[in-house]
This record gives sequence, structure tokens and C-alpha cells, in this order.
Amino acid sequence: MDNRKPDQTVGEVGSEELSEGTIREFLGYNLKRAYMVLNPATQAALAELDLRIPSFSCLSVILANPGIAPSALAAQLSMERSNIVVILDELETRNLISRAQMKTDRRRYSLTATVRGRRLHDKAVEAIHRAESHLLRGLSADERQLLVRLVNRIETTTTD
Amino acid sequence: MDNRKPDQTVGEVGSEELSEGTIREFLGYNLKRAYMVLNPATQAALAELDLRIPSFSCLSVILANPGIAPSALAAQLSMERSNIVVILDELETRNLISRAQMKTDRRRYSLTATVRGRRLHDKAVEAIHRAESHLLRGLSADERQLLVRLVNRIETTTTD
DNA sequence: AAATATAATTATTTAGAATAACCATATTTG
DNA sequence: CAAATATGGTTATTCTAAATAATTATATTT
Repeated sequence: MDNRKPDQTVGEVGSEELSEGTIREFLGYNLKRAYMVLNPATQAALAELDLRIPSFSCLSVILANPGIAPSALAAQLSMERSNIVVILDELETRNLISRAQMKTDRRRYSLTATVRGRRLHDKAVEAIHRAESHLLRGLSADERQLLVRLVNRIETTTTD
Repeated sequence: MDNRKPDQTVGEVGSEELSEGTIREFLGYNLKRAYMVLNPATQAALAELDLRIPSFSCLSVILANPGIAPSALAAQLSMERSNIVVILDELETRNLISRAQMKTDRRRYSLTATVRGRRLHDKAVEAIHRAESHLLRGLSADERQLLVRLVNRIETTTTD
């Protein structure tokens, strides 16, 4: 029933002939494996610019939404507010973003990227694109686009 | 240059109109988001059977490769050998697998699943399939298959 | 005016993954 | 053959990232 090779030696499985069994059927497992490949590659690409992935993500969302508040940023990236703070501290110290108290609500801070922040961000975007392109070199442009769309439809389904 | 809405109030970005900016372009970001959705769903499905994801993965690979050694198991799942040990301890305590010293090499242990282990595994497979099917309900069978294939081609590309 | 809620922050805890070190057995090599 | 080196499993430890709790300031509600 479950013996693929009826004559296999029990207790002696050659390392080349290992089967992954059922787990490869699951999307979750495959996603995780892929993520474990993409993530270090992205980290390495950003490390050259002294950025970590969460810092880059924050910078990117701030650039796309000038004036965004930390709590909105956290919600957007599905991060804890408390963890956002230390990232913003670092970005601000490095003069990549600036915090300004809002006049309308003095509890909130308005986040904007500096010119320096934008320049670094743009470099980072290129670096990540290079890294990903390398990993995706086996896929055509159409296939890449299709992949991203399909991946997004998982999440879309969920958020509803 | 960077003002999408020329008349927007700086420091006042409505929460509904947030843009994700460039990050959505990156496969890594999209994969992570999807993974963050799949993972908790899988965890929840397995929790009912008192299994965690790594335990299930080990059980599954052992079932597919009876007699596999812990180090081969670790390599297969890209886990540290030292972390595998505690998982095997738990699986053995619960009588889901058994460890037997190999005659040929007494340093190695031969891992096999028990009947009880197989039964629990099969239940777990069903539970995960149910959970994933729910999350993927917006995709057709063809699309799901295509998604998994494309995801796998990322990793394949890398391992070469 | 008092009570309650929200935003940012700080400090603490927790959980997981990676590292280092240890013992037993195998293999290699002088 | 004996000594040295390597490998497999195990244990203990360290490191890091994420989650929680608690604090202060301001806003809103009653």
C-alpha cells in the first residue's frame, strides 16, 4: 500500500532516494521552503546598504504614504506597534525619515522620508530586484507575474 | 514628483487610502504575507491533534522513509539536528514513532512510525487539507496546482 | 470634571533557531 | 595495531525576533 519499493532494506534508506512524503503536497510547506530561500537572499541584498528587511519595509511604506502615523504603518505591515518604534528610531537617527507631531492630534506623529531616505530606498529596490531576478531566472516574465498574482489571491481570499 | 494626490493634506492620510508602495512588487514580500496566513491556519488545524508543524513534518517524512536516521531527517527538513532531537523525544514518548539502533552503524538510529503514528498522521493530513482548501477556495484546482508548481520552481532554481 | 479610549513608547517575556560542547562509535592513517 | 580524525546523536547555551505588559500623553465621551 505504502511501499514504493517493495524490496527496500528496512532501516537502510540511501540518502539519494529520500522521499518527502505528503508534505510536498501542501501549499504551506512549499511556501515556507520558498520563503526560506527568498528571505536570506533579500537580507543579503539589503545588508550591503545597512538595512534590514523590516526597516526597508517601513521606509517603503512611509515613502508611499507621506505623513502616515506609526500605528497605521504597523497595521499596514502587520507588525506590532511596539516593534515599529525601534525601527523608526533607527531610521530617524540615520536621517532617513523624520517624525513630526501632528497639529490636529498631538498624540500622533507624522512620518515622512527624507531625500536621503528616498535615495537609499531606491538603491534598495534595485538591489532586491537584482536578487529576486537571480532566484527567478528559471521563470519567464509572464510566469513571474502569474506567480505573484496567484500568491496574492490566497491572501485576498483570507482577508475577506 | 511623489504626490499622487496634489491636494492631499500632508500629515493626514486616510486609513482607507493607504498604499503599500513598492513592496508589493517583490515576490519575497508577497510570499511572506501568504506564509503568514497559511502558517497559523495549519497550526490551528494541527493543534486539535496535539501536533505542531515541525512534529507533523518529522512524522510525515519518517512515514515516507521508514528507517531514516535523525541526521538525514534534519537535512531533509532543513532543520538543525539538535532541534530534531527534542521533537523525536516527544514523538517517541507519545508512541508515534520508535527509535532503534542500527546494527550496521551503532551511532545511528533508525526511525519508524508506529501504527498509532500513522493513524494520527493521516488525520493530520486531512485536517491540513481542509484548512488549506478553505484558504484556497477562491482558486480552481488547476490554479492551485499551477501555484504549487511555480512556487517549487523558485526553490529548484536555487538548489542547483 | 471624571472616566474612558487611543497613540507612542519602554521594558519584559517568550519562543524558535542557531551554536557550542560532549560522548559514543566509526573510519582513516601513520 | 594505535592514534588521530570524523560522524551521529544528544545536551546545554546563546541569540534573536516577536509578542505582551505596563507607562505617559493626549483625546474623547459621559
